[in-house]
Amino acid sequence: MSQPAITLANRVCADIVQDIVTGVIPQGSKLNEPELARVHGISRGPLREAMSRLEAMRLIRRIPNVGASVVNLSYEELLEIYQIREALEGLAARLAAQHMSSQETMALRQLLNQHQQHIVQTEGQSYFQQEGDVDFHYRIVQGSNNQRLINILGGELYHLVRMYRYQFSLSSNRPEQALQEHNKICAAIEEGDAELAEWLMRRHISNARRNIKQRMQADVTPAIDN
Amino acid sequence: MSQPAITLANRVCADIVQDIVTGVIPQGSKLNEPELARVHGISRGPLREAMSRLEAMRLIRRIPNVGASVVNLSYEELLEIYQIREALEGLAARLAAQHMSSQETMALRQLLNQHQQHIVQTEGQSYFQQEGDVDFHYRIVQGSNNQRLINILGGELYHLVRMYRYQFSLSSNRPEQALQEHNKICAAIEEGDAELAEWLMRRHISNARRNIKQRMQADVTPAIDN
DNA sequence: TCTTATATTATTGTCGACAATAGACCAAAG
DNA sequence: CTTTGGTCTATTGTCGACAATAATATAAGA
Repeated sequence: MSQPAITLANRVCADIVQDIVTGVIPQGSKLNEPELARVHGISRGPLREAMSRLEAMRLIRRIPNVGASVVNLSYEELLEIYQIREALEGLAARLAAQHMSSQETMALRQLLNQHQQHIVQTEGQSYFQQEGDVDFHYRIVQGSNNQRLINILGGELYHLVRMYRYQFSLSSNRPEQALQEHNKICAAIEEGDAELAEWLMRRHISNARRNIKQRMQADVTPAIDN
Repeated sequence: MSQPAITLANRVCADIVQDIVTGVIPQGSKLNEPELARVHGISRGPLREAMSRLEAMRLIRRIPNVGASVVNLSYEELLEIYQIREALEGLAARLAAQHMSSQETMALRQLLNQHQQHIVQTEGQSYFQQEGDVDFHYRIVQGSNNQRLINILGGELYHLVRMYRYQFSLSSNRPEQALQEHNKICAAIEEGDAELAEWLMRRHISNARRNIKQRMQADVTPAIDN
């Protein structure tokens, strides 16, 4: 059994994604190909391939004969992303309610219980710092059983949301309420109530979006609720 | 005034997209890099860059150390795409109703009038063969004013839908009805009724999806209605 | 001093060659 | 005859060098 044949471009791409998301490579900064290649110990060939993927993820922008720069995050674009998430994750919740197995729903419920404990332990300080598998939204998307939906949400949108969380220090200012919303969504999925699951998820993300908008207008670091 | 600096990878990418969409390069066929490069008169470097973009568009699949193949279209994936389109184009219609200028709505109305004439002339034979700018859905997406939505629908989903139209010979079996639905959506946008525009668009695409599903189960070439 | 044209330099785009991997082919053993 | 093992070839991954473009610096003219 061979492992998934990791290529240089693959590895370096993942590394750079991490650096961009966490701000090691700052927003708007220009990417110098020879230097980046040297730093990662590869040649420009695979590096350019990695950069193509970064471009597909919308983490960098390329201009022919000029170069590539890390995207500049703005609240306007964040709101755009949340509009799309509302539509797509609503769909994902509906499909998850139809397709998720009892095993998967049990694991989801267990995840929320862990979140509950975490809130109690930290007294509501740091909910929603998790990523990847442990993320509530991520699991629901995975449970949608729509591969293309998984690709869109897990590919180009997921890393951008991560990037906003890191660099704008987005964290929930109402963890208990957010967790309650998660619980309701989970319950709807457990009961197989697709319509309700979609509606709850849409409202959940819409709430987060309004929250961001308000704080944006107040010129304060906004909170994120999911 | 210099033109947008077209690069070799850019040009060849567009060429290959066209070949894949129209079936010149058949589904599932493997892409041989040296041969493709020779055919297009470039080296493997820019070719691989072009292939990265094709992969981002989901027109080809790549396996490390094995190679790239054109995707195999299936009705299941087509239905997946329509689920996503229902959600995203519904959103696009809502936003278009909020943001499109009177100039844009007038152009949209004019487009539908042209379609009407075309149906009369061809006696309903060949509506919905247009592409790009002349496409009703395309314009609404453009009018959404959400750049990321435009990228998703216009990037990875648009070409796939084109591909299905070509290769499955998808064309409407009810052009008049589809045009009526387009007219209603256009009217809602003209009136700025965002909720209605979204609802109509979702129903429109949902109808098309049901149509495909029925014909799929009947094991007949399905029709497409948008 | 400001503007404009020119030259220089740094960076990207492109190419051909080499290395590494996977699949095909063939042979030998059971 | 089937299966297993190895070899061989075709294809992909990677690299370094060259060409072309854009940004910068410089110098000349108004």
